[in-house]
Amino acid sequence: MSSRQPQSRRVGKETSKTRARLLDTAVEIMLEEGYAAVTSRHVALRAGVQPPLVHYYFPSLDDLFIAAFRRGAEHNFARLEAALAEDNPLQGLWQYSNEPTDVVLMFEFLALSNHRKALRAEIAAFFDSFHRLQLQAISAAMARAGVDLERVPPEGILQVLLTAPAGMLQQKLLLGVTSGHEEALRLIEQFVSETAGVPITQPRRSKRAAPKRGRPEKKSG
Amino acid sequence: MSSRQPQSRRVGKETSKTRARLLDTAVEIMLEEGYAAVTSRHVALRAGVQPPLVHYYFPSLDDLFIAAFRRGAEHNFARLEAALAEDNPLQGLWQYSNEPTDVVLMFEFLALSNHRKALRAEIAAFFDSFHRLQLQAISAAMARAGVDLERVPPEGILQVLLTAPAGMLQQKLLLGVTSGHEEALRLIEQFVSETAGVPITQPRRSKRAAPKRGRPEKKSG
DNA sequence: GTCTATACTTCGATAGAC
DNA sequence: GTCTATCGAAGTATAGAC
Repeated sequence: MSSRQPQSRRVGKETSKTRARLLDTAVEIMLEEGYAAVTSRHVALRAGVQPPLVHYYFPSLDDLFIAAFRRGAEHNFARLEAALAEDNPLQGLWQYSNEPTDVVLMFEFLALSNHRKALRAEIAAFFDSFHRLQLQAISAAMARAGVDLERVPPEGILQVLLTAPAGMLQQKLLLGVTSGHEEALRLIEQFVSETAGVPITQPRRSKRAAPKRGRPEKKSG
Repeated sequence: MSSRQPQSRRVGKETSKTRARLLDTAVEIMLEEGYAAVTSRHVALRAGVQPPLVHYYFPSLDDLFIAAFRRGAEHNFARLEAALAEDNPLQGLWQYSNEPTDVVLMFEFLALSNHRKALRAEIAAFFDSFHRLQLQAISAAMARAGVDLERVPPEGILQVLLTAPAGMLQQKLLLGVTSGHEEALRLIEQFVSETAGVPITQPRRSKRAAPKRGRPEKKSG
C-alpha cells in the first residue's frame, strides 16, 4: 500500500484564498446538484479558474472532498459547542439538527461515503466524536432535570429524536413533500420535552413570530 | 426542450429477461458503490453483456434509473400492503422501516434525485402516495385504540418515528457507527406504543426470546 | 499562483451488421 | 436480441511556461 509518489508535485497552501473559494464552490455544487456533479472542470468553471488549478490545491478529488468535509466538520463542532453552552442544551441540539443546509450537506457526504470508500473512515470518525459530544451534553441536562437515565436512555433521545429525523425531513422538503412536516416537528418537541424532562420550546427559531432574517423559506399549507 | 427524436431507435420490451437482469445489476451497484457508479459500461460488464445493450433497453441512463425506481416502488407497495394487512399495522410499518437494503436503496434514490432532476417528480410522487397509504393504516389503528388524533397527530408518529429514523440509522450502520443503536430502537418502540396507544412489540424480530436479551442493565456510576 | 497544453481514461449515445 | 465499431464530450491528472 505504500504508493510512493514522485514527490515532485507542488501543492497549494491551506491558507490560500482561492483554495477556500474552491471548497465553497464544491459545497455549493454538492447542495444544488449532488456530489456526483463535483468534478474538477465543474468546480473550476463555477469558481472562475482553470481546471488544473483545482488539482494544484487538491491533487486528487478525494483530497478535495476530504478537505471540504473536514472544514465542515470543524465548523459543525464550533457551532455545536456554542449551542451546548446555552442554558438549555436540548434546545441547542434541536436547533442545530434543523439547520437545512448543514443537514442536507451531511446527507450528501453520507451518500458520498458510499461511493468514495476513502472517505468512509473520515466520516465515521466524525460521527463518533460528534455523537460523544452531544451525548455528554444531553446526559448532563437530563440528569440535572432528575430524569432516570436508565429508563430513558440519552442515546435514544439524542440519536433518534434529534439527529435522525431532521435528515429525512429536510430531504423530503427538497423533494417538495411537506405533508406532515409541521406536525412532526411539533410532536418531536413535545415528546422530547416530556420524556427527557427538559423543555425545548425554542426562542430563537421564531420564524413564525419574526418575519426577518431574510430566509427564503417557503411555507407549507 | 422538444428534442424530437428520429423515432428510428428500437427499444427492448419490458418483459425481457435481460432487461430485468440489467435492473438488478444497477440496483446492486447502487447499494455497493453508490448511484454515481452506475454507468452503462459498469452495468454491462457486471451483467455480462456489451454496453450498447444497456442503451437498447434504456435509451438514456435516466430511463434506467426511472425504471429501477418504479420497479422498486411497486415492490415496496406490495410489501407495505401485506404488512398493513396484519393484525397490528404499526408493527408492520416498523418492521418495514427497518429492512436494511430497502432503506439504503431509498437513501440512494433520494441522493440521486438531487443529482438527476428528471427523477425528482417521480420520487416525490412515490413518497406522497406511499405516505398516504401508511397514514391511512396508522390512523385507523390509533382511532381503533381510542387515541385522540388531534393531540397526537398520526402524521407525526408516522413520518418521524417510523420512516425517518430508520434511514439514518441504517446509514450509520453502514459506516460502522452503531453506538446507541439498540437503545434507539428500544426507545422508539416504547414511545410509539405509549403515544400511539398501539403496542408494536414485534414477534418476528425475536432475538428477544432470550430471558434478558443477554444485556444486563448497566448502572451509571 | 495561475495559466496553456496535453495525455489518457471513461462516459453516454448512435449506426448498423449479424 | 445482441453484437462491433465509433463519435464526441467530459472526466482525472500531469508537465511545464509565465
